[in-house]
Amino acid sequence: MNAMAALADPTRREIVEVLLAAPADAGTLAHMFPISRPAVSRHLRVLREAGVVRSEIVAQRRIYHIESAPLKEIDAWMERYREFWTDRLDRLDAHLQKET
Amino acid sequence: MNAMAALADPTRREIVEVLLAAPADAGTLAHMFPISRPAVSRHLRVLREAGVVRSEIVAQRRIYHIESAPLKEIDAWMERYREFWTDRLDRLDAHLQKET
DNA sequence: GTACTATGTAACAATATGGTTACATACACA
DNA sequence: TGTGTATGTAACCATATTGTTACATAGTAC
Repeated sequence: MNAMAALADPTRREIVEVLLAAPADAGTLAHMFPISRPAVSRHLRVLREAGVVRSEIVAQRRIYHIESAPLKEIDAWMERYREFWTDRLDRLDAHLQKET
Repeated sequence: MNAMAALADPTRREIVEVLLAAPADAGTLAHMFPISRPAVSRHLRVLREAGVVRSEIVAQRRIYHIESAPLKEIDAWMERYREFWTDRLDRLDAHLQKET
């Protein structure tokens, strides 16, 4: 659940959104943000260490990809309590679908 | 999406789990954790300011409750990308249920 | 009013976070 | 081999976070 801390930062959340659309190399990611390249590099490291992304080396480039497991883990945490914030109609619906 | 930062801390996540089971007053919450009462009080403040919890005053007690909106917001963020980490079988299942 | 209870805040210290610039490393290619 | 390109790391700084203890505030109850 370390991934939650990784996603607490808005820049890192944006990086994840970009990578969910398509893999990208560090340089491309870097110039999408108004901070220095090393700053982005470190955000990538935090994401990497949390297991949220993985990098693949292609020549001098590092192509970053999303790793789904940690996102799944957060999703599973939410899942346990989802019924709490889902309103009754939605819950009924979910129940009926489970019955099908 | 400030709620994500609030939930980044493991103690606060535990507090949320406790409150999802049932509302509780500050003192009760405080002695569930191995840190001082003021430390818990401040965690509650962070959760309050992120809108994750709300407190109701009853005599000298503050009863804390979960506020569902911020959790819903995180859930919605996940929702946008859920299909990415859901395996194909699950996706097919979801699709068929939607058709029903 | 006084004493007790519950809780938030202030002040402080230690550590973590997120940014910067300068530097190191490694591959590509003429 | 030498030069340019891509990227991570080191050193540093400012600010935020999280804990502590001491104190303030507010309600209860005799």
